Amino acid sequence: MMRPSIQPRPCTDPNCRAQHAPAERVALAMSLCGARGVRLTARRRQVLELLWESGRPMGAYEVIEALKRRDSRPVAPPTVYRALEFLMSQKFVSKIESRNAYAPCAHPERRHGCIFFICSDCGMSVELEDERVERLLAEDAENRLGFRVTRRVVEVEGTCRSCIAAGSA
Amino acid sequence: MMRPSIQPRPCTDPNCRAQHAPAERVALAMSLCGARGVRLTARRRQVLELLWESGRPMGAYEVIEALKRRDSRPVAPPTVYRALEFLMSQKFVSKIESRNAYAPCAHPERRHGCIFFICSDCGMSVELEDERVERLLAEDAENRLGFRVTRRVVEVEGTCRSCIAAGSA
DNA sequence: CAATAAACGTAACGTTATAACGTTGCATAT
DNA sequence: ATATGCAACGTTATAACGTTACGTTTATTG
Repeated sequence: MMRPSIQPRPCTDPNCRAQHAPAERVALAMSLCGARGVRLTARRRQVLELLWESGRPMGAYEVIEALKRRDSRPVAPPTVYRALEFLMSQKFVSKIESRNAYAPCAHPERRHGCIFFICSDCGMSVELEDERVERLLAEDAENRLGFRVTRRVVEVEGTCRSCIAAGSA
Repeated sequence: MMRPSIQPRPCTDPNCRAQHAPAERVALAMSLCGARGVRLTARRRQVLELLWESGRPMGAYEVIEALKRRDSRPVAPPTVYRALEFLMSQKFVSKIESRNAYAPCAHPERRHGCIFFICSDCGMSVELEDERVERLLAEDAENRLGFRVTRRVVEVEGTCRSCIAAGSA
């Protein structure tokens, strides 16, 4: 059963994150899982919800703590790491490598390769896509190195607009 | 005492890593330290040498093991982390975030913002600079987000030329 | 040479991630 | 209804990565 080969345009809206409630995000994930023949189990859904609700990237052990509070039962690391692994495999979540933290992804339905901008002050992260960056990296890899790309990590650390405003007040 | 504001061109030679012996790299670091009024102590020099000799990124605990073998005396984590921190502050070394590993930098004398290409097969890493990528990231940060950049992490994972050749043989 | 500060050593600890193994629950086939 | 297979989950322990705290040594400088 062939999939349509339409590649939707990348999202360029920096405010995308704020535009849909966690429940909507989870509903989208749920429906994508249905289409993909994989299961968004209760645990996996809980973790995805937490990440959307948190509003900022969470460490795995933060997720563990949050789940414990919610369940009032112990939750061990492998449980959470497995859920995160699944969510990443489905592109519902990305790992922010420079922080050892996990952030939900706004557009799991499309080709994936986003850039994270992370504020050192408030911990907020914003996800953007920029096809031009992807093209350049692919070009450097292929032409200059003969390198086959399987994954890109592009993370930009700095100070976000509101922290700049707050700081210079 | 003003520094000259010349910004040398980025290095675009993917084979740069292979072109100078570790001793030369260390000598350059030594002389830069002199100019900068900081000290490349014995420990720091040992760690930098190891990284150049290794030929691939090393984890902090690999460095610890290697130093122990060389010294035949115990070397504890803080010793190595301090040396790595210093070497990173001087741009002699970069951390590869997606691997928790450390790689020596070919061009500590110039503005820094390199892209690492890391082979999942052999663990090799190659460092490139690409001003166009830096410009695009800066542009996205400023224009689209009002974000002030302090650090960039750009890491591309995949398969290097020689592993592709070896694999398809 | 004393005073100072930077670097280093050591032990303990904290954080992040995975290995190894057993259990549960559901779907299917008999 | 019983057995079988499989994916997900739980539990314990441990590996891998990184930091804190504190005391000692080593370099530099007045």
